[in-house]
Amino acid sequence: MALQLYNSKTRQKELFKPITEGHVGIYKCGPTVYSDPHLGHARGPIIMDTLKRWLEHSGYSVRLVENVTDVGHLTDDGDAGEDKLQKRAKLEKLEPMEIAEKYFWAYFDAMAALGVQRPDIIPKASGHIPEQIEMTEELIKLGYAYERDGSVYFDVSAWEDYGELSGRNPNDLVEGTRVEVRSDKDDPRDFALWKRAEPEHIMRWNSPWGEGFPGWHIECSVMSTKYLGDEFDIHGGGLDLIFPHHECEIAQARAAGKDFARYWLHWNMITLGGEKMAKSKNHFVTLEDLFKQFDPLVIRFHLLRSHYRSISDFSEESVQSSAQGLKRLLDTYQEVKRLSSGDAADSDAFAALRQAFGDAMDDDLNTPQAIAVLFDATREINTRLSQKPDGPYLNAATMFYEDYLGKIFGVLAANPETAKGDMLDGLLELLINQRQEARLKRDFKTSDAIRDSLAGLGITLEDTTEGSRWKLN
RNA sequence: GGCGCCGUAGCCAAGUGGUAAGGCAGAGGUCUGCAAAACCUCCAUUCAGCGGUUCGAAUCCGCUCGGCGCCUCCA
Repeated sequence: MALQLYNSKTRQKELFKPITEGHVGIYKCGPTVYSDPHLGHARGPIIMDTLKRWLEHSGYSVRLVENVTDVGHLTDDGDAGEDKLQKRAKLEKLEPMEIAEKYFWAYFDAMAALGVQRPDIIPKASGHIPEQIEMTEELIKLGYAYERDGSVYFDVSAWEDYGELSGRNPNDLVEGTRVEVRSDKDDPRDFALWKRAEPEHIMRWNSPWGEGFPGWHIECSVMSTKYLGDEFDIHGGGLDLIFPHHECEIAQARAAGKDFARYWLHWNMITLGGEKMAKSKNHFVTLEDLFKQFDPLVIRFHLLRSHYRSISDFSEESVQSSAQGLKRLLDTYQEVKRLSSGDAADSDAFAALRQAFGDAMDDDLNTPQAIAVLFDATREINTRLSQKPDGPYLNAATMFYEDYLGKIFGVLAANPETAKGDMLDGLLELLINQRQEARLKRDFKTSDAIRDSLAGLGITLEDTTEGSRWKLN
């Protein structure tokens, strides 16, 4: 089975075929860096990271581009509204660019903790002002945009495919659009390509229309095509970005003569108590707070346990159940790795399970289904473990986990085993031997005391018929 | 008002025409000095409700009830 992806544009699953054989270009809408990253920000990066890993595993070379918005868009789309970065800068008594820098790193540090590999290119909107001006000029030249008093707007009425992505009828939008108080627009549906900077506005650049700053949507049209080509494979974003953001992106890019993205992937929202997390409503849980309570990779695993197009409602209870499940997988991995020798592997042993895993992933990244395969495999492996399996089997099992739990899902680093050093190894061996002697003399008072003391240090001892083993909690 | 989505066991969550995956929690059992882990068994005659289509529906259609998203900035 080959990879199929649900394309928002056609509203159906489609067989994935890259434009250039063997290569895949992906653009992901990144964050506006003006406040602490929250759980909602984690889903997209994790699913795109997983997609990239799966594509690479399938033999493609992938270029993933994720933008960062740092030019200070308004809190409101009308001419009213404040620059978000500027607002935050006042609050923290910093330069707007300091705010951008601070939250840029807060975001990418959090993503790194979540096991998200760094995108191949992270273009910043502020670093692509000339390109944005250039596309805006082009759109004016082609008759798709007009200038009004230092601002430039895209003329929606001139682009007949407007609404193609979100399935909206442009005519219905006229009445539905909120009436703005002060606007230079000819039509309420029109959106800004460039905005005139009011005197108090700090983030401003020179342009053919005077000092101003770019509109929100133009940066993505410009930066995606700059690094991936006029037509590229995959464009991803949160479901809430379909309209107006992605609709406007397509309109601008295509009006400027670019074919733009082929496959549109949209991940669903993460909710809190059934309601979408939103910064503006102060209804969210920051990743920083979450990481105090859960290993970031547990969060990653938890998000992978629901399909990316489903709403995922956050609760501590459900994350806790994910943590328990992951622990079971990891425990078995540690055990097969400990016993494996590193030479030949039985390649047939996991053929069916590998096939099942791949089928699930190829079916629009059905990670919950793929994880179910991992649990099936784990039960099978644990059963074999009690029957003294041979080296090739153990090696195959180890590779199975390292491929899927490691390379694809990226949660193997949650393995406490990796944190232990040789000295700790040696010390534990010593203690276990001491305790074993006590046990042989049936001096359970001593043996239990050793075990209890270790437990107090966060080390669990487990006795088996072949001796004791230990693990870090 | 327009566009769209969802409702599956105590909780989380796949499945979208062929007779209900998986995880967590819970119950019983095996093993064990005890414990832990692991394994085995059990845990939805049923998929919000009601009708319809079909040999067959959680899956398709209609209606009803409940929840949510977008149409402002948003992952």
